[in-house]
Amino acid sequence: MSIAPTVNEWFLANRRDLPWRGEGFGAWGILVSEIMLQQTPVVRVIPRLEEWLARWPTPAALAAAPAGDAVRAWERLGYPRRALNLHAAAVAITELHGGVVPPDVPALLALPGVGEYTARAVAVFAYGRRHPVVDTNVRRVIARAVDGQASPGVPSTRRDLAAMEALLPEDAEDARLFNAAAMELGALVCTARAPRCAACPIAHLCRWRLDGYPPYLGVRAPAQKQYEGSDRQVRGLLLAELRASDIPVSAAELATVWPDAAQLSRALAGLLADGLVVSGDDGYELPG
DNA sequence: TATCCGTGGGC
DNA sequence: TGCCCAAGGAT
Repeated sequence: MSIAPTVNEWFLANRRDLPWRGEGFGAWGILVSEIMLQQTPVVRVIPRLEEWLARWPTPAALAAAPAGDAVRAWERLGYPRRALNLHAAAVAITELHGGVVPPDVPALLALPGVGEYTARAVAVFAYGRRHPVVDTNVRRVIARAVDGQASPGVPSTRRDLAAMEALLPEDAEDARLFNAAAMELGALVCTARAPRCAACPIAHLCRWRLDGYPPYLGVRAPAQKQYEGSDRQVRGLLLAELRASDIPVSAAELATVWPDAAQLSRALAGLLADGLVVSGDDGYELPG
C-alpha cells in the first residue's frame, strides 16, 4: 500500500515550524539538533540548540573549545555523555573531514554518539540522501498502520529499516519528506498514549484501527528503573556540582551531595570512566 | 541482547 | 501519584 502521498500532504499542511526545518539550517546544526533530540523532548531542546549554535557555529569552533565547556553548556538536557560525544565528533569532523559534516552514512556512523538513527537523519535531512529513517515515532506508526499492533515490538534495526524502506517513495525528495512526515505523524497524532485517530490522514486504512484496536500482547521492554535513589541520580547530582564550579572540587565537598558513601564512590568512578570528570591534585573537575 | 545512561512533564 | 514516555547510543 502507498501511504506516502497522503502522509506527505498532511505533513505539508500540519508540520511544526521547527528551527532545524528552516531554510539554510546547515548540516552542523542538523547534527547538533539530532544528538540533542536523542531521548529528549523537542521543547527542551530548542533553547539549548540555539545557544549552542550561536556559541559554536561550526564543528571547528566546538573542537577548539575544552570538552568541559560542552558538558557545562549541556546544562540539564540529560545524558551528558552526549555532550562529550558531540565534542569528540566535532574534533573528528575537523581533523578527518576538513571541518565538514560528512554526507554518507558509514562516515556518519563512525562519529561518536552517532548511531543508526542519527546517521540516516543527517544524511537525509541535511544532504537529501535517500534512506529510510526510523525513530521511535516511525516504529509506532508502522506497527499500527501496517502491522496492526498497538505498539512496536522489540527494536530490530534490520527489520525496522526494511519496513520503512518498503514504504519509501522512489524520488529522493519525496522520500526525505516522507521520513519527516512519518516522524511528525507519530509525534503529533499517532502518539503512544491516546492517539488522535480523528485527526489522522490514514485512519481509514490503518490496520490497527480496522482490526478494532487490539491490545498489545507482545513482549514489552522492562519498565525504566526508578530514578530516585539510583546511580543515575547520584551521577546527575555530582555533575551538577562540578558544572557549577569554576575550580576543582574536593572529594570532601562532593561527598556532601549524597549520604551513601559506597554509592557515591561508584557513581564518581563511573563518571571518571566515562571521561565526564577528571581528577587532579586539587580535586575533581570537568575535562579540559 | 539486556542494561545502563538524565531529566522533566503529563495523566 | 507512581508510572510512562521522550527524533537513541554504547557495550
